[in-house]
Amino acid sequence: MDQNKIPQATAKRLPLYYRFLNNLNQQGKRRVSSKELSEAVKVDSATIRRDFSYFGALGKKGYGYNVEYLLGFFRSTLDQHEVTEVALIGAGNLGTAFLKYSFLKNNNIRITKAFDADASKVGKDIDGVPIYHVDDIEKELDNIRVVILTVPASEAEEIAERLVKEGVNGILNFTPARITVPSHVRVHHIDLAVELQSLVYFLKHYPLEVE
Amino acid sequence: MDQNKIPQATAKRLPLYYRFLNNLNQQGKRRVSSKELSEAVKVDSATIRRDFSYFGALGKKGYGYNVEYLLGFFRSTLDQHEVTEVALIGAGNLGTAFLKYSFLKNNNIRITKAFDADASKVGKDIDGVPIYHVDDIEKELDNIRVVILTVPASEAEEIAERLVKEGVNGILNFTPARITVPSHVRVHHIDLAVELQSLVYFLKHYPLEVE
DNA sequence: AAAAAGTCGTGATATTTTTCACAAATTAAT
DNA sequence: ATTAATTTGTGAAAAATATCACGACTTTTT
Repeated sequence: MDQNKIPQATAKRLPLYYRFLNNLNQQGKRRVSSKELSEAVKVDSATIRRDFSYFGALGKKGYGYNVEYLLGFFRSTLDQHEVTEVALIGAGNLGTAFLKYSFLKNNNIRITKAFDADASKVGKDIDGVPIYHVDDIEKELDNIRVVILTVPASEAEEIAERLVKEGVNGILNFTPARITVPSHVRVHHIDLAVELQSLVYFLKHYPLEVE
Repeated sequence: MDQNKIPQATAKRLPLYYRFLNNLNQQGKRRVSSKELSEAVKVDSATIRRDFSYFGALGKKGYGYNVEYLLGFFRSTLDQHEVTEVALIGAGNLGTAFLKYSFLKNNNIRITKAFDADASKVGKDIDGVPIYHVDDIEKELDNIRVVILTVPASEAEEIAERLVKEGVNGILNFTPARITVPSHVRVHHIDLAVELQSLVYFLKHYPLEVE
């Protein structure tokens, strides 16, 4: 694999940079400075330059960055040349939102299979993604290593265990349950209620200056 | 307001602790240690003790924490005694998922109004939440200060501006657009595509040890 | 009653992340 | 050509966050 030198905080921002560079490129822009980028993605310009510097000297002093070059660089860094297949577990409201959400733009990740416990959904498809029964995870998951988990919290743990047994090593967990997995499996939690609640907390306790 | 001493990282974890304490309390548990808590919420136990210590000495050496006491403490710290009203802008797939998602449990945040640009949705309601037309934001938003933004990216900036004019100071932004707001407005971004892409990046570049 | 086990709160330390600030290089303007 | 304006890349400093490790105190066991 790559050099482990890239800080996690930086790695998390890469997709953001990548998407914005794509936009610029589509608009026909040829060059961009860390300052412009900063205003667009709301990340301090020094942080952006630092982030880029982990990959070497990608810019030119007094000029900025060549959009096309930078884009190409990030495309390969983010492995955008190959498609990553992802499965969705739980085609409820949130799951369906994912299926209809077009990740396709600027991005080579595809949800290719969905699973649900509701027999009436099985056999159908949502936006071209076929729905299987959760009981058939073992049969149908194939080589998929990354899943989006949008099942009820009560099911999360048990399903996660089964997924891990099938070789899944990345889980984007939207359930409030904090699942327990072996250390070679990476789980990213997105907890909608927590996000909303912490936003409210910040508003009440960290008054922002009114400029 | 409160003491600004509480680190942001701590503040972000408070809702998580709160929810888990609620669970424990409902199960009838009387005491809990930082170690148990740690295993449940997947946060290092020293970090938990440190987090709690910002609020004073809430526990007892050799014993742990009294669940009911701690829960009560966090309830008031998180202002759970008063209801916070929130509006949802954009009742598409993702927005609808929010409306049907029960935040209600363990939490005093309520989505009381929704807005959408689709005239055919206006006047109806989803799970009891009435839907207004986005053109009527100015008329119907009332005193709501926090919104969940689930509109198409292209609309985000313009709608955000209007919301801010109406007094909104907290936005949970689910669009990929990085919106520009005055400094007294707090925006939390949740970027689903970025989350998924960065998970994939981590998997490919940061192999976890197979214990 | 004494010993053993458990657990907090926190000083100190380590790690991670962000930001400052400026020399060096490039481009643009005069 | 010269001067002025930009802008990178990065050493150094600052800020934020996480973790270690242990004294002090409580509970549990013997």
